[in-house]
Amino acid sequence: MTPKYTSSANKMVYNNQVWEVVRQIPPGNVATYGQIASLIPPPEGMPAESYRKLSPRWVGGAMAACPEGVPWQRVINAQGKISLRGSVAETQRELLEAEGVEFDERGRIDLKRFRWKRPDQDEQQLGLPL
DNA sequence: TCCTTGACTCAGA
DNA sequence: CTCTGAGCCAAGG
Repeated sequence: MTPKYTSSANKMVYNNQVWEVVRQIPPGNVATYGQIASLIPPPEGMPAESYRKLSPRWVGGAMAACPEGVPWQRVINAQGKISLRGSVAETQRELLEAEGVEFDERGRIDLKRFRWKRPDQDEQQLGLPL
């Protein structure tokens, strides 16, 4: 039968990979959901194209179940903004500002300045403007 | 079973 | 810059 890439077992494995990556983001830096997804390989047999469309949401799902000890506040969306709503969003902003991350009037972070760049990762891999 | 709602992103208008 | 809609999928009412 056609294998789905979303069995609870595989999801748990994926979540652990997400948290592992997030743990590597140093203070004062941020990463987007899509960026984190790009650092994790697709499940066995999954087309890269499909993975590209689904993975950002998977990362979001992993962050929603984030265990303690993981710097969840360093994960933001591709627009450079906080994706959470309500009071928890303020908490995230405060934690980031305490690390030196700056927000503009629109509540947006300049990814050119604060986006985390893994040692072995360069701009062209993400195709993002620098 | 249908409909809504997500810690997403990209392309258009 | 803001707002939609599409693409995708799972969970809950």
